[in-house]
Amino acid sequence: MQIDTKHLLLNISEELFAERGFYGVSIAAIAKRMRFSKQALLHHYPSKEKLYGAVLQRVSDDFLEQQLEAKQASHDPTERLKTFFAGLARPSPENIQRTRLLMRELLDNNGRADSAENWYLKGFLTQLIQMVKAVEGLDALSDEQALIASYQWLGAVNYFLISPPTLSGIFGEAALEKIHRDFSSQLVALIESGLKAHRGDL
Amino acid sequence: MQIDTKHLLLNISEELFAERGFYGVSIAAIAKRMRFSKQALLHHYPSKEKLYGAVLQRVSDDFLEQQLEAKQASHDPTERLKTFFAGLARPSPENIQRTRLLMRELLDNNGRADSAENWYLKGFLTQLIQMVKAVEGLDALSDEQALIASYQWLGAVNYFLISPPTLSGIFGEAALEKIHRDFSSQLVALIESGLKAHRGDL
DNA sequence: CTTTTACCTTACCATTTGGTAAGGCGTCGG
DNA sequence: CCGACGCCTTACCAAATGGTAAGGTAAAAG
Repeated sequence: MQIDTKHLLLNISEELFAERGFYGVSIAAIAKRMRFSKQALLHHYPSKEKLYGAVLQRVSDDFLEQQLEAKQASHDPTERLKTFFAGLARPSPENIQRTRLLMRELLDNNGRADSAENWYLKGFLTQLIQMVKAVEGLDALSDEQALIASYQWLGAVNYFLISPPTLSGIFGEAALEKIHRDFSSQLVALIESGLKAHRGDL
Repeated sequence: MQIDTKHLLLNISEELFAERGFYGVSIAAIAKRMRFSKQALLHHYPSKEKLYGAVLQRVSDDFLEQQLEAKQASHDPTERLKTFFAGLARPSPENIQRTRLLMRELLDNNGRADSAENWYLKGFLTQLIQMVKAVEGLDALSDEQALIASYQWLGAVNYFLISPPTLSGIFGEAALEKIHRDFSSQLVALIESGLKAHRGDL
């Protein structure tokens, strides 16, 4: 497959799957956006599931790469965590799209047994646990405790990223802008106080 | 409509919509579970959208009632917040189901313009803002700041509630049990440190 | 006794779904 | 020159989708 065709196909699929979910998108709709026939799509990926899997795989790969970059960017583990999460929380279109996609996957892979065996987030989460335990004073945390901490931050970030349509609907566009301005600083505060609390525990 | 028929229909619809999402459930599937024909369902609710809306409406009503109960249960605003969120985070089947449903709604009501005008969570969120600002020392917080704080906790809770299938898949059933045991205490700690940090800000 | 109303049925409909079959066309290696 | 292969097409399919039409039955209302 031509490399730019592949990229375009994955881009468009990611966009549509993120927006409407696996069941909400037809392969015909994706093919139409690609300006070729449904069967051309099925030539590249033999089934809808396979295409969806490829989209998730790419996201997973990119996430791991981002973590690697974060690791190289700073030597202080606390700083590293803060900038990493700040990066995740930046409400850019790409971040929002991928958050929506992964949130849907979290909700769906209960039922769709076909894809339930592929745990695309495994590497990402285990890396995250290491990042938390690398903070000085927290190396004695259990994996589970470190995961819970990461998960609270992830939850705060991801829930925030999928909410703008609803929040602007309820509180208006102006309030939403204020919220965006304040969120990132409050996120950093959240992480700091979380780390401090854990250091107190041990 | 018979009152118990109505309840049963909403129960089953809620379960299926939560599990597979709006597009993932057909009205025929719901009717089958009700042991009557698809057209009997369309007699009660003239369209799939209307049925879905009724399900969301009931959840919204129940949430407001829960908040009312929390208000009466304790006089100390801080205690109130903590027990309220602890209640939300309890991983009971009902809590998990409704969290999944509302998370999907958050993701979907972008595109499905028909239901986009109904903001079922409005009352819930404004109540939550009031609950935060009722804490002594936090009455000077802006609505937006209080919302962000609530939203961080909500995000942590809800993200956690939809994750068990994925987490047990990645880390195993045993690790998941440990995580469940630790989560609620770490949630209370999160809320406490959040409140403290905000008091420091003002 | 008759009419309405609530609740359900079977038939039917056009459209969309994911996927198969078969073939056309250009390019590249032998 | 020729077959193989990558990339695309139209034609077709059975099954499922949300929804309409028309009618039946029983109980309540006039």
